[in-house]
Amino acid sequence: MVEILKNAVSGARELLGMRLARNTPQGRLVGLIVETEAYSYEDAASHSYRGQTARNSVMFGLAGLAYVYFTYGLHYCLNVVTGTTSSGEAVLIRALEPLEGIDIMRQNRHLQGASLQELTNGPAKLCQALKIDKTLNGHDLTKPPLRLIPGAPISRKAIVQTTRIGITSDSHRLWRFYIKDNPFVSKP
DNA sequence: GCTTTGATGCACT
DNA sequence: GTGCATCAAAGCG
Repeated sequence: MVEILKNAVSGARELLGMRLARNTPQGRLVGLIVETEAYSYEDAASHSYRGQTARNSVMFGLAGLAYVYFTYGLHYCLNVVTGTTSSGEAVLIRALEPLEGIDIMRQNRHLQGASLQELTNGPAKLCQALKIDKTLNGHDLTKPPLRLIPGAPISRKAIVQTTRIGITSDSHRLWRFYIKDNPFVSKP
């Protein structure tokens, strides 16, 4: 697990096709990772760019930890920390394909009649669907209640590499990856 | 202390 | 496609 997370850009590619499993009192929730973005300390768009602070300190910790942050006053986003200790790298999970516990995801999102893709096709949406919040910041993703499970690797041909979404600085970097033709990607 | 601004999502035109 | 909700950190003085 930690071996494939030794840097953010290759880690973002490797995380595609892995599953994210979340245990809740209501039941087990599983999603397939279909879209990711890489962030690193040398990247002006990254939280770690200006050094370690109280908020981003998990990014400077061990690879394989969860970095969960709160933004826009109402949203949470989930990252997987990569790199060696104190390198300040992480991969943002931007979209999932729901596999198990879909009814529970609907309840968590308060969208009873919504289409499957609306549940998890955005970084804040998937956190709401899987009940991920600040209490999971710093959590070890090899252990319950939130675990990464390696799956079949995605062939390089089926991965699209492009620019990241919603950032203003360093927007030239092609650090966003998603599975080609997957309907659960937030934006083609 | 006070101001600015988001790695966003949703309702609305 | 455009505007807004809503607040914690960062950045500055």
